Amino acid sequence: MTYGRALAALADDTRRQVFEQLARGPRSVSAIAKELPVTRPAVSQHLKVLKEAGLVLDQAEGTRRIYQIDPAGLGPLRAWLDQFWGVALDAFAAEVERTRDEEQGQ
Amino acid sequence: MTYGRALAALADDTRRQVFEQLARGPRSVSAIAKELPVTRPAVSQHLKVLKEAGLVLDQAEGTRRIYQIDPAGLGPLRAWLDQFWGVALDAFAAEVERTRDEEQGQ
DNA sequence: CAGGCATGTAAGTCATCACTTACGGTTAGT
DNA sequence: ACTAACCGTAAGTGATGACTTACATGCCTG
Repeated sequence: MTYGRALAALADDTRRQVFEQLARGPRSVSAIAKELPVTRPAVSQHLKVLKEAGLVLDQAEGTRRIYQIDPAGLGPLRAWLDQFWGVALDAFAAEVERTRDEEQGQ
Repeated sequence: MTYGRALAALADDTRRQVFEQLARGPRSVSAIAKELPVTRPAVSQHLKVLKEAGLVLDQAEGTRRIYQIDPAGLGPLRAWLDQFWGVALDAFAAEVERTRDEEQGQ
């Protein structure tokens, strides 16, 4: 049930940009903020949310704090999504079938 | 870039319950609302958001309106997620490598 | 130890949003 | 045609949340 927090975390646009930056490699808070149109404290708050969602890990390194993607974080979200993937395909197949029958009917 | 709307749509808990109901088969608005602790207009508004996110299709059927999952709706979201799946695995592998080296060092 | 740097947190503000009730429109049945 | 059922939308409200500035903390360097 942890995918709920992951979804909420990734729903915000700025937070998604933070996450995408970390996907390109570990970065410090200031480094992230430097490439975004928001202040550093805002980034800090976003990172807190991402961390609580299990999407991100942090690690102290001197005075700086290095954040990186939590490899296992996307697992539950992906699993939840895949749960509907089959359903969607079934629905698609049913739709194709229905459409075919209708065309047959004409 | 349509995965943004999909994420925002699925971030809400009630809206996710609506979506999960539709995953079990097409349903009318009232039928959905009957299984939720919110009023019918609320469900109607949620369906509007889901529809604008491309996650849901509607179809008039007499006085009722039948909603169903849009089979193609989850595609972009899944693709976006998979984009990070490889990255996460790489990060995990790098982490394992790094840990191994550290243990080697001791 | 003083100063600068990197960060987290508190407090306040403004917008967004989920929800409600009230209303209007459309369709089916009698 | 009247009535009932189903639905979407308007308007209003309360809460959540994203952002800012200001402040406090910890670490490294001279």
